[in-house]
Amino acid sequence: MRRKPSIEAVAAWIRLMRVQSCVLNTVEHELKEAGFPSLACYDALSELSRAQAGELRPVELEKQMLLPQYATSRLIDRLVDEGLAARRECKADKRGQFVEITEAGRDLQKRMWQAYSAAIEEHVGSKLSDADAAKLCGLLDRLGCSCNEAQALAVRDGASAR
Amino acid sequence: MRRKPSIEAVAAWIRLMRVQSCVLNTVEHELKEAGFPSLACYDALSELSRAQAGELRPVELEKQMLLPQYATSRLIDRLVDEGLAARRECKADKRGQFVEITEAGRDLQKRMWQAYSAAIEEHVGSKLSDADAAKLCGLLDRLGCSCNEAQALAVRDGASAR
DNA sequence: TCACGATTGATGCAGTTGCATCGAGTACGG
DNA sequence: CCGTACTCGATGCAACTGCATCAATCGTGA
Repeated sequence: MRRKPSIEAVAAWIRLMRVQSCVLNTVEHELKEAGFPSLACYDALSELSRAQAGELRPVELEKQMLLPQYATSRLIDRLVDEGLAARRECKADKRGQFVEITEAGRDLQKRMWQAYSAAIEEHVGSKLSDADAAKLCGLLDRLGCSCNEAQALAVRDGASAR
Repeated sequence: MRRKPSIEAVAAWIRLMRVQSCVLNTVEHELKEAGFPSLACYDALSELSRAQAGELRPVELEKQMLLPQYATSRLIDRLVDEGLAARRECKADKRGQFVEITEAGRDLQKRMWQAYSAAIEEHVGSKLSDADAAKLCGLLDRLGCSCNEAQALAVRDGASAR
């Protein structure tokens, strides 16, 4: 262990950091331009609308989104403030709650996907063939695994997906 | 235009976002554990130490690091507060200044590289062959689009960006 | 040489994030 | 039933970020 990384590994690291932040910034900016809230907000709405009954425990949302607990708590605050979701009592566990997406939330999620998917197509899809995109997926997945485990455990204090 | 992205493109996008943030968090966390400042700080020191005379105009640093102007200004504040860099008058242009890395800054940059490169090796290098790392680079570069210019040089010894 | 637009860098403000910790509730062994 | 350890979610605080705007200086064209 403690070996030195190869030139190729360092180059891949740098690209991964720079390209991701560049593309993410661009996409987030386009969404903001169009008057939409942040991607984190979209992701949460998307998870909620995918869940049966349109509701999830915050702790589930946290796991899905790979966010630290406090970030989830505050994200839900914002969704509720905006009328995109509502907190529901959880009768089975009085510590907890359910977060339920509202109609406005479902509607926003659908409208955001129009802009979001267009941005993905513009900044990713149009630049790679499907085969290359799949190849990129495969390579990235090989980096992802170890920290998914570390993350599954460490999420509660401090790891974040964004 | 405004076409829908393929499944593969969306999958690549999601991987890019998740894997990057996951690996970045892990690496940043390891550096912090070891008592080091943030990667942004490392990157700035790295750029400065690479510059001739160990000094740069803030506006140059900004371009190298792809940071907004105010972020650079504040990053320099922090470096100066920590004694890692010093502001120098720029006689040729009195609006401007030079930022010069100090001995402490050079020393920290070298010590951080030990930990940083080990983390890159652990989380990237050891998971991909050099050929695969190069392939990943190539695919990412095709997404890198407009933000690529500044990055071309940076492979030398461990620059990155957020 | 002077007026005006552009460049350089700093900063006030509001919003967000990370960290630590808290209070409430649950689960479980005895 | 109780005590202890754990899970769930919220929050105070400090740091950091994005945005808008500022003052100072520069450079250019008339």
